[in-house]
Amino acid sequence: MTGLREMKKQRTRDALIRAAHELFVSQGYDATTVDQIAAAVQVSQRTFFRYFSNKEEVALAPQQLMLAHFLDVFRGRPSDEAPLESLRGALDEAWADLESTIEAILPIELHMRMWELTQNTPALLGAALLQSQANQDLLTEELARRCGLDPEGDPRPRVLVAAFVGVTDAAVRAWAHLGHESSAAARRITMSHLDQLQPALCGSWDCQDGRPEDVSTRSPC
Amino acid sequence: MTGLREMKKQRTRDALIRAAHELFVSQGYDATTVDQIAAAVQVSQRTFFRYFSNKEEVALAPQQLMLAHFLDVFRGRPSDEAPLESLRGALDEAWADLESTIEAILPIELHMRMWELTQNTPALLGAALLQSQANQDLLTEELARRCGLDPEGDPRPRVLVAAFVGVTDAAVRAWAHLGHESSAAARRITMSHLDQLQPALCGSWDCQDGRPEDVSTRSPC
DNA sequence: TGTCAATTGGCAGACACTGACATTATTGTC
DNA sequence: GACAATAATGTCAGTGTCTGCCAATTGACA
Repeated sequence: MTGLREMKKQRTRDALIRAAHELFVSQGYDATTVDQIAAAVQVSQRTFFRYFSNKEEVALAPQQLMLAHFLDVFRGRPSDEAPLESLRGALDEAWADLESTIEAILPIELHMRMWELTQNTPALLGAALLQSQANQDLLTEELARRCGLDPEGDPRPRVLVAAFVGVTDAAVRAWAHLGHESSAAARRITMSHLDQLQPALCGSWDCQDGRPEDVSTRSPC
Repeated sequence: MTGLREMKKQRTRDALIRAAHELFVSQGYDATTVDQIAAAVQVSQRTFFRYFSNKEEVALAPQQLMLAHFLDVFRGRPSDEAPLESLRGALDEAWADLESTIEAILPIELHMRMWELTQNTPALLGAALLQSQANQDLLTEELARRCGLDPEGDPRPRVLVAAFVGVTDAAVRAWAHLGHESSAAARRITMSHLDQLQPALCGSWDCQDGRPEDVSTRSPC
């Protein structure tokens, strides 16, 4: 399957992603037209839409790669691990593989700038949330399978994954809000937010050490 | 400010929402054009876009109303209440006011059908998630204010709200996935999901009674 | 009644996206 | 190496969303 045809397709796809990202980051997402992206790769507009079903897809392609990788890593986690620990661990592993996963297509620097832009561009953020939600469904299914629960009937895997994804998404938004921060900062912020999940829900907010307390004895704020 | 001009504007806006919803529900969202909606109210397309900045906005107008009402109710909650309890309680109150909030513009029946359609229409779901996230930011700010915390620096309000919103969104998706259920069912499913939040994160999945246990002693799945 | 300001309609145009068909390039085969 | 089968691409026309611009209409208020 390494014929000339496949290689050319792969090269065109990569070139489109690359050109699109450079244009998006330098001019903004809305200000960049599909015609510009196609022209930069010397390809017709019609061909662009054969590779990507819409303008958002080319912008979120690297994110899609990350999500797929994260899901793979999660599947490889030991099944005797606590669910939340598996999710957190898988995310940490995926972050560690960030460079090798992304650098094959784009410079990390460009990817992070694009990610920040995504969080500040409504059209893109909406699409990203949609993508994140599709991933959420897959995660829920996998978690339920792992624990031998019914993903449709039992709400608990769905609830846990929803909380997990909600918090990681919020962490990324908080990161982007700071502006021009590194990927290391993104990782650190995401992980520290996750570490607040159990204490915030199960413990008092007076203690910051992450040790959960009995809910019935907690103070209000 | 109850001049004839204001009344006419209000009536046009309501008529547009009503006509749009009926068309969306009967033909589908994508299959309905803005021209059709405008024609149904005997108004030009240009006028439609003066009332709603895009096609999604008219579809999500009732949702926007609900979110605003929920935020209002949350602000009215006693400040000595535990944060998660305030969120849960405010949501329950907002659900109770559903009819009086919505019926002024639309039949509840139509609203619920539209809501279900929203969850199954990617373009709409993306916009809805965006809307939900904007609301999430406001909630976080309000919660931080209430507890005297810094909404930028302290991640805990953000984390708690993210988990809360993530779970309610997931609950709605689970509801819509069942198909043609009542609003009472939506309320019940949402609340039961919220009740799983603390146990799912802090307790073992072997007990379903909602009583959190010490994390260190829980069993894996 | 007449002026002022807000609302609306109509029009042209940019841009995202799609279907149909002709053209070109690659592959496997003789 | 020529040749048919197949896949990728280009071109073109068209639909639908959304915007800027200007003229016409309508309500507010003296």
